Amino acid sequence: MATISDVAKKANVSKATVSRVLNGVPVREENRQKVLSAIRALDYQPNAQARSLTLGRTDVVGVLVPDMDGPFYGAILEGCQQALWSHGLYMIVRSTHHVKGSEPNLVKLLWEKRVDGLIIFTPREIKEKPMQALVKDLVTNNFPLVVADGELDSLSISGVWIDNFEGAYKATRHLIDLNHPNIGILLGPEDSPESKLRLNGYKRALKDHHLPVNPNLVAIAGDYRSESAEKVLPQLVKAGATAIFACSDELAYGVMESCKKQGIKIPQDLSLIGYDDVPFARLLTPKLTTVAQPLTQLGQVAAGKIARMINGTEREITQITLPTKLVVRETSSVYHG
Amino acid sequence: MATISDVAKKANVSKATVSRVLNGVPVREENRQKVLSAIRALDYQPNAQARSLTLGRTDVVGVLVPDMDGPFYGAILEGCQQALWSHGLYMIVRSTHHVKGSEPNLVKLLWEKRVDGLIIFTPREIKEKPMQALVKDLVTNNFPLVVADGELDSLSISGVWIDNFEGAYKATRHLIDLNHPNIGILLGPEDSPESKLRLNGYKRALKDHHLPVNPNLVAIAGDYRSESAEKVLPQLVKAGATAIFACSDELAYGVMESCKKQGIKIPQDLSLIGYDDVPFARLLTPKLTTVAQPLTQLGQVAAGKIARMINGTEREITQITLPTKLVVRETSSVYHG
DNA sequence: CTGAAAGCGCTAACAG
DNA sequence: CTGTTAGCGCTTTCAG
Repeated sequence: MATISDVAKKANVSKATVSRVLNGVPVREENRQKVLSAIRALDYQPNAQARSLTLGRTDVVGVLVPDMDGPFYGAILEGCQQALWSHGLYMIVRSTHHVKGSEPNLVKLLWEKRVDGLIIFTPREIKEKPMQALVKDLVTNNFPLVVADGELDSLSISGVWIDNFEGAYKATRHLIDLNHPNIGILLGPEDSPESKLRLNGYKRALKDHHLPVNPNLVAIAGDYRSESAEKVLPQLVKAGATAIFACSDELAYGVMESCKKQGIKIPQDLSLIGYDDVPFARLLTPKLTTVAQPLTQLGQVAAGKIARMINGTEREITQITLPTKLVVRETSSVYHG
Repeated sequence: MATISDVAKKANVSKATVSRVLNGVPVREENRQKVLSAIRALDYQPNAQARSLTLGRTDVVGVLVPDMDGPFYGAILEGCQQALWSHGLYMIVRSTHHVKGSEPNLVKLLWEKRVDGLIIFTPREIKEKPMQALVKDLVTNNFPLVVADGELDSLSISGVWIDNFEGAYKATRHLIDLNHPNIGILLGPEDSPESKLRLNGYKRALKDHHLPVNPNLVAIAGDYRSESAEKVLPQLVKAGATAIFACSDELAYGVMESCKKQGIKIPQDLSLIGYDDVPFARLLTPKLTTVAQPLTQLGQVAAGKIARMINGTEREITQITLPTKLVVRETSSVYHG
């Protein structure tokens, strides 16, 4: 592996001169050419490690996600990747594999790897004690950090979210526009921040359109699995729901399955809207109306922010909320008294 | 940011001693403790860049994939990640975003980043000229390289594949076991290596069971999109297919949609088997019988191999083929004359 | 515009 | 067991 000294020797100039042409600093054209051809002849490639050591930066950002399979983080990472690369940055990815409490350690390791910045995509863990401490530490050292989709409480960190309130509001309003009198909501985890926000969006849409909020029409599945939906669906049916807003496509799928068994026709007897717009949503029969989350964009925005923090273009702490998109397909239709 | 010198000063020892306790080299217990507490007091973290520079390794491996959204590479990357991490290695990921001809450049950049090894997951591009040259170059410099799922021709590179021949054989035999006399195959891209292998597996299964290979029962969709399946399905139907082996779940989905429109009942009138076992396969109605590819395992095996090449445990070039798994669900059933 | 020299933080001989 | 020293490959003053 050729080094800068080899090139210098071959071109009969000093290392400094080689370094200059490498970095676009003006050099006499004649020398420039000599250096260039020496580089080619030796197939020289700068050593990024040495460069990092002197420059004090690595051009790498660390990204922490809970998983990479599944329908979410792949798209998010793809977005990150694109944005980072357009800024000349590389991406080291670590998945926690949903292991509770692993984050602080991983962040530390990433940080030891001297990444120039960190994007954390592990919403659940971010509010745990050790994580908070670590994050506070990073922030006070004003280390470039972006937290995506996490609960930040009072911490002043740059963050990016997809707007859960707005998504739920949109879904509910769609059903209201379709004339539905009894709109139920099927929530995932009971106490998660996104559940709260979505419930609020749902309630707000109802109120804004002068519809009552019926507590019997609020059901909690406990998680996002389709099986859980099947368990609580009866509650909603009993309460007379004419339409259901399920907080994930998985849940919506559970509703569809359950309805099929009970002979409830969707959308004739019951309108249904999901959340996420995962790939299978458009493949279900009937095709699922749902709320699409801009996952790739989430990644891009987070990465763009970190890039600007790193190159010093932007030092302020910003908190950005991204809008969702309603995707109307076949499971939602007009209610006929 | 504290350095090793700071620690040395604080502990009244030399940098070398600090380095020793850091690396587990025996040191007088008293000194060890002094160093340890100095480290704690200063919140010292070793600088990985400096370490890399002296050691000549980075503990990072580069991974090149065509995309990260989609149902495949996320799972593969998760597998890589896990295996890599268990060897103390980090993972830099680059997605080509399916841009043709971008690989050589990306590999070069990754390599300049001085990764200790490289895993390439871009099957299509691997046989292009510039890529071949680059790969050959890496191999002759015996740089740790693993190519996954790619066509290697005569190159002697370590590779990992999922067994396309065997997968197709399994699928076809399943249909044969179900007593089907006329089994059609719906291929994706015409000339891709995996299409050829799957076609061979299909033919072989037929021959092994003394069934004729009817060319009219071999259809080519041209790609893996469901729309393409709908176009060529008539050919298969006309040829009297009683069962179809579609080479992707997408294609199978297209067949299902098309059949629905034409009143062909699956599996009563036509048995169907897909390939991939993407998440939506089990959500279709009826649930799709399919061939599952061990994606996570593919990642793990590739990463494990690279790790062993890096740490010198294993220098040989190996080429590993992973078996698929038949997942029988509801779209395949016994043929009744 | 160019070269010499120092230094980024760490490890690895080499003496002691 | 420990300290001194050199050096990994690069950038950056500082003179010239």
